[in-house]
Amino acid sequence: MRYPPEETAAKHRRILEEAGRLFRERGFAGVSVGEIMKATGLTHGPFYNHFASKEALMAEALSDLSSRTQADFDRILAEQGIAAYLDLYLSRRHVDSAGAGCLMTALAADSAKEPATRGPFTAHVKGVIDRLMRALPGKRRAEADARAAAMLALAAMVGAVTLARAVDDPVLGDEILAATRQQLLD
Amino acid sequence: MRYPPEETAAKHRRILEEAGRLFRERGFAGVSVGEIMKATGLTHGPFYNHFASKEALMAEALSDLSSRTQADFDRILAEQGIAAYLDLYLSRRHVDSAGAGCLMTALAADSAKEPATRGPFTAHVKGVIDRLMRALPGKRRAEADARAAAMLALAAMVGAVTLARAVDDPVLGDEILAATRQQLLD
DNA sequence: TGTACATCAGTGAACGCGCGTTCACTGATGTAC
DNA sequence: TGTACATCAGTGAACGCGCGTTCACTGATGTAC
Repeated sequence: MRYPPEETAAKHRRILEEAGRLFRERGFAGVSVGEIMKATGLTHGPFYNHFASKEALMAEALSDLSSRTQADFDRILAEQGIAAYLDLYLSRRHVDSAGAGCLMTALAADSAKEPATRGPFTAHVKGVIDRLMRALPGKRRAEADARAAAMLALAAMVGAVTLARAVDDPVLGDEILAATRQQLLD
Repeated sequence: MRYPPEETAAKHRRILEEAGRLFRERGFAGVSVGEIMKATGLTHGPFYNHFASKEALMAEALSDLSSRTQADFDRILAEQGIAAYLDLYLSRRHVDSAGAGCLMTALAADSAKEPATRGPFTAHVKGVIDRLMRALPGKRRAEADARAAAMLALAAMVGAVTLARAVDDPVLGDEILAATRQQLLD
């Protein structure tokens, strides 16, 4: 059947949203095209009306997640400040809800193995470093120092949440989060 | 055919070694049982004489990697010290040779999704935190501070190498490694 | 010590399954006259 | 304005493929007598 173009565009957006959620929850390989389409309420056939391949979806979903999460970052920073952002990032809630969380933590390992996704992933990392550089306390620092501090903070944030997710023991996970939060904010 | 028991034990070890290398290079899902057996010079059939399932191999390979890499850590620490260890860990070489590198960086995301591997993974993380706690500079600190410092260092190390691997731009990757190294050693 | 048999780690064909992708077909909407 | 046709996003069966796992069979080594 034929559908009005707004409906087609809305379905495209729905696919990207569901893919973004499922990919972050289970990784690229852990989610099938059929599952994504079922989550958007369609059969798997029309997927190829929207995307050339699963690989193309990965790349587009990553770009989409990048712009949406950078906007979230800016909003939280403006409304609540960097300390509150770090509290949200380094929280049990973030560890337990990967599908709504940081795309770097959820998809770094997968992105490294998927050539099509490395471009959008790299752009995202650069964007986050720039934002952290401006947001982190200690404004009197030289620019190079601020950039190095932003990179350390980013590495520690990504590493802490990654480890807290992998570890069997929630007490240890929470301890890693708390230690990272404490040391990043001095 | 029947084989002497030493030969069977040696094959078991070979499977674990090849699995450890391939899993770290491509993740649990990215390597097939057949591929691992081919790498050890056998067909896929006898795999099930050595392991109950692929899942059981993942768990045993992780335990095996853990004891081998902790031993490496102790050796490097004794011979060259913590600064040299951090230089090795936060190096381009480590980023480019995942198959011989840190199991946490290579397999954290996969381990979080594989119940059988979470136990060995958690034990490894605890072991590394203890070692870092004792090795990191600043011995006059209270124990709680030393533990928090070890956790920040571990999170930053894992995050930095993970990001450097995922990023498309080697200059950015090297910058992340250098910034992390510099800040961890003050 | 020599022979007959049991053992068991190999081989490689076969299985059932889920995957990404293709394709013939459907039918409501948009367009031409 | 009403009718005939083109469009194209749907449906769902089918494809080829690689996967983890099973199994009947092989044959050199170890054991019993």
